[in-house]
Amino acid sequence: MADPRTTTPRERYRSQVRAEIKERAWEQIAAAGASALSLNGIAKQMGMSGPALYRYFAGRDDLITELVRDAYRSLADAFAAAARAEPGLPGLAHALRHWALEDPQRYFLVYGTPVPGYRAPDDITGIAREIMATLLDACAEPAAAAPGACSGPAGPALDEHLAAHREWTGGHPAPEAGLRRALAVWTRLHGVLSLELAGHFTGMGFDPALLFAAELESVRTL
Amino acid sequence: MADPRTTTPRERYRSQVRAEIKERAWEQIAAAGASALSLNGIAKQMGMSGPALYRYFAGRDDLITELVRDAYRSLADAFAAAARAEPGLPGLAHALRHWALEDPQRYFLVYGTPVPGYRAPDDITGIAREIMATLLDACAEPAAAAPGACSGPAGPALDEHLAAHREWTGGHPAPEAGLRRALAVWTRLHGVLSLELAGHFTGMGFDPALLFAAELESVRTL
DNA sequence: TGTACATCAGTGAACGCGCGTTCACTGATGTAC
DNA sequence: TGTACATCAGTGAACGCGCGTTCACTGATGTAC
Repeated sequence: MADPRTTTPRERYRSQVRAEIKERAWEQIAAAGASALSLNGIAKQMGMSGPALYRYFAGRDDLITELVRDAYRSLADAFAAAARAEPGLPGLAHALRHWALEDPQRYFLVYGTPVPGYRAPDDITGIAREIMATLLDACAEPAAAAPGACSGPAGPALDEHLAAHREWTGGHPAPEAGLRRALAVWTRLHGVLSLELAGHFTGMGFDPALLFAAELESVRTL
Repeated sequence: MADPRTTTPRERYRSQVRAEIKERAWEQIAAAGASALSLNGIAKQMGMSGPALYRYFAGRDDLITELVRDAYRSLADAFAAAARAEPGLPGLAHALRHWALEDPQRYFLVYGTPVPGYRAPDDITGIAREIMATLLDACAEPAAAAPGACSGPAGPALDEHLAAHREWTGGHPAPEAGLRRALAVWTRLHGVLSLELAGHFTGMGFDPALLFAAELESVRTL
């Protein structure tokens, strides 16, 4: 039984190669999208033969799943760090935007076009819930003082519906209005970010960052 | 020179086969995503040999580009029809939602994860502008009566910025607030729709339609 | 310290596959006189 | 109406490619006595 505190040279080497494989994989994804990822291509880039990668991953699907997991994990960590450094919605929003711009294809691996048959492993949905919990924390504070007329009839109707379907929060103590705010900030920021990253604003002339900021602020009065 | 009013049997047959090729292509995309689209696969489904398709399309890329064009075209048509039948934002919003749910992969072909190097032909961006124009028409009407305090400092700041960058509207006479509303409704509805279609709400229990409705309504007071 | 053995990273050959695409050709359909 | 020709849809063979994956094997690294 190996001492869990020490790592053997072999273990260190192993995890180092694993890390490089993933790095090359991200490069490929950034260059041509996730569907173009190829084990042989990665091996060639690393100066190895293709089959060598099977020492590190069970196969292509296994590698992709791990990349997806890492992507979720890194967003969850970025969120947690942001919540620690600057509690509140704006901090999270800017962390999200930074994380997205840092690697657009990583963002799309999480929130982009799904492959019709694919279902993520359960531990990944667990990380997704973790991300959602951080968001809910930031949305638990009451909304900024604002005229009640700001939310129309759909607001209370949605609140009622959400009150009846809040299992997904995993027992989070946020009030109904908090759930609504969390969903709104999630969908609104994703709306701006995904269109921006997909290039739908290029050539339109305006600065997407200002649109992002406005959408972030729009949720203050919810 | 052929009489442009009549179509020969050959022309009719030709466009019929072209249509069936596209139909099978959409089926493949719906089943496994756009990246899995294969000419040989389509040919096999139609009981033809692979090379036969080259009578109808210059190659795989040509076919995909045409599918993208058709997708944009059908959304533009759906928008135009909706604007005629029921002028105003709610009509457009429901047309968008219906169009998206009708064929999620078609929606993703337009608004989903982009392939890093790909650039759509100019005529497609023309259709995109057409869609935007219809949206701007519906956003030109003044916002519903609402307390002015609803929009924070980011609102006017964005208005100012948009006033300076409105070339993308193609000379549309909408006021600055209209541009802001159009962008907000676009990004907000896309935010809900894309997350819904990608399955990020499945298992959360609530009804995405209510969230969509609330987001649509949120823009009334912008 | 030295020897015998076990572990394991990486190789090279091979398998089977499906892909996009080209080419010369067949046979049916349409056209012109 | 009949014949000669042009058009063109579709075929089958072939090319070259890269893919994921398996398998038996080599050689280096680590372990036990």
